[in-house]
Amino acid sequence: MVEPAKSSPLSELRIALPSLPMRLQEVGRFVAANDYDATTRSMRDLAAVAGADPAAFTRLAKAIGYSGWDELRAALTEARRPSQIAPFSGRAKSRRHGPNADVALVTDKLEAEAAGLPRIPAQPIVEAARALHDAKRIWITGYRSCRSVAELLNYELRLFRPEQVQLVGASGPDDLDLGAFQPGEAVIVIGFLPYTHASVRAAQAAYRAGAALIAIADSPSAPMAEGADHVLLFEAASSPGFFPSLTGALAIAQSLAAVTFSLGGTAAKKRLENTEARLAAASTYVSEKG
Amino acid sequence: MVEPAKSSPLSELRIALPSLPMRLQEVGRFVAANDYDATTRSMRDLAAVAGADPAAFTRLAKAIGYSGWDELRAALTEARRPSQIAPFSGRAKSRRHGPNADVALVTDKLEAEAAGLPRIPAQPIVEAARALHDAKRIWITGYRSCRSVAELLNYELRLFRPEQVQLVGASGPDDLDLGAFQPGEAVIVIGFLPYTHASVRAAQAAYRAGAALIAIADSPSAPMAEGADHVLLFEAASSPGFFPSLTGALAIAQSLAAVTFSLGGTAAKKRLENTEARLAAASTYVSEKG
DNA sequence: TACTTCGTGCAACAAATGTTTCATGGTCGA
DNA sequence: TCGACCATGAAACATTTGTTGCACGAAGTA
Repeated sequence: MVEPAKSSPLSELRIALPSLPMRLQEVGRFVAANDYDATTRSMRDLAAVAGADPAAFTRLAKAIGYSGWDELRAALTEARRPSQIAPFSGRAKSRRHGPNADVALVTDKLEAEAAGLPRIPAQPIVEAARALHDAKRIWITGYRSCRSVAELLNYELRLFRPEQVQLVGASGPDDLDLGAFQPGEAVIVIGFLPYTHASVRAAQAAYRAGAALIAIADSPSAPMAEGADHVLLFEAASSPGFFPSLTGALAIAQSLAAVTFSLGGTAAKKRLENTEARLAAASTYVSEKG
Repeated sequence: MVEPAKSSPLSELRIALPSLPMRLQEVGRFVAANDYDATTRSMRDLAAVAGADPAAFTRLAKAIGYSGWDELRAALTEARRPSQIAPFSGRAKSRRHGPNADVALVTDKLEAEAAGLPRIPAQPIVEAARALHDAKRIWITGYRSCRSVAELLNYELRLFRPEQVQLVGASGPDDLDLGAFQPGEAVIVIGFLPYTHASVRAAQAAYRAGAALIAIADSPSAPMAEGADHVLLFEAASSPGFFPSLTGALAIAQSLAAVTFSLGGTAAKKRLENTEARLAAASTYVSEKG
């Protein structure tokens, strides 16, 4: 047998898991889920908690290439050793090349995005949520990469207001929806540089129809922010990388949904429970187990 | 003897340290300095490393008020248990009502999400990107709220690899796509608790087909992470609010796309330029001004 | 059906663990 | 100087640990 390129013992375990006998899969899952206890408590203890035979642990270890449980546990222990957590403090940002250039790219990206989130002003989000709460109907627009954010917002809002939320362009040409905007409704437009014509058209349609316009954008001077009742700003360019970041826009969308939900009070909660019950009944989800 | 108000076993140790016999002080200091090894390795091992007698550890434990070394180690183990992640230690979450309750909700949410991002491990993302780079074809799966992340990933990857990236279920029933998985291809599955059957099915299909499986999930024990070649973890539950947060998953997706792009080198860059040129020609974008 | 293989639980095994006892050597006070 | 006391290391102890051999039963094959 050939060693398949060492990495983390946990990933080795996961890789081998599906090809293992049933009982070994169970204990394997148990170990993966409780790896801290696996390193600290005894094999027999674990077996008792997992409801399995102690021997299964030894067999599991051997099945994935270790000489025994002791060796597997030693590997898990080393993998968990806190010394290698590498705090973000004094990380050298000098090297831009070499084997770890990509790792540095990712870390920088994540840090930059993390730094951008707290800079998002909360007050406008709350006000926009109030506007959504009052709206008879909610339209959501987003194109290109912003489409994903629009769809998430659509999904979350629909969980507790199914009949009143609609994604522009979901059920036909955009123009059909644009023509349906009415006073008393709210239109959310998401976009950043470079701005698409379609999103600007949607914003203008909302404005002309007298609907409440909520713009989620990277700049107050974005074309679809013109005439908007609420402008929610995020930093799209804050992160390095080849493409603007949507993390901020997504965070805004999620907060917007959360506040709107909390404004909905008991009624919204009931609706959400109904929706979840329906999904559970359709057995959409994998049942949880110990 | 009077118990001096329990706190952490380590602090108990430090307090009692000066009044202990010389050899016990040495051992005590060793334990305090290497508490991780103290919880994982055996008493005799520690004694060998510390250059002390095994019995000294038992005596130390009794000297601080424990019944024996086992009990001390158990206390240390519990004190180290990672489940108590709770990073926002003493943050007052008391005020949940009042006029600014919603603003506080948003601020907390954003802060929590910002804190979660730097905790995402970068190395696995880079490795996964390499797998994507090598893949002849890339499939992307995500259901319910994860659909939005899946679509963003699909969009960004398609910018520079248009013919080789496909969203599962985009052009017909899912099962059709699941059956098309092949060795040499890569399948990305995105999901978190509660897990959908559909995503688990996709993961299993990928495994069976011998395709490289990349799971973006909230837990290493997620069902679709079983057998995965790469598991990218984010914290879905870290943020307050009525729904798990997708910010982490989105950040991972963006980083994944960015690194894959950078691995693509000149060819990828050319492709991206072509795509952008085409979009510009179709006058998708609003022309920039001042 | 008969045979084989494989997964699984049980129980016995040797090794290792934490604990205790004992002998030694040192320190302090009378 | 003597004796009481305590710290300390080595060895013996009972217990617990991880392991392995064995038997039973299910699944697959000829």
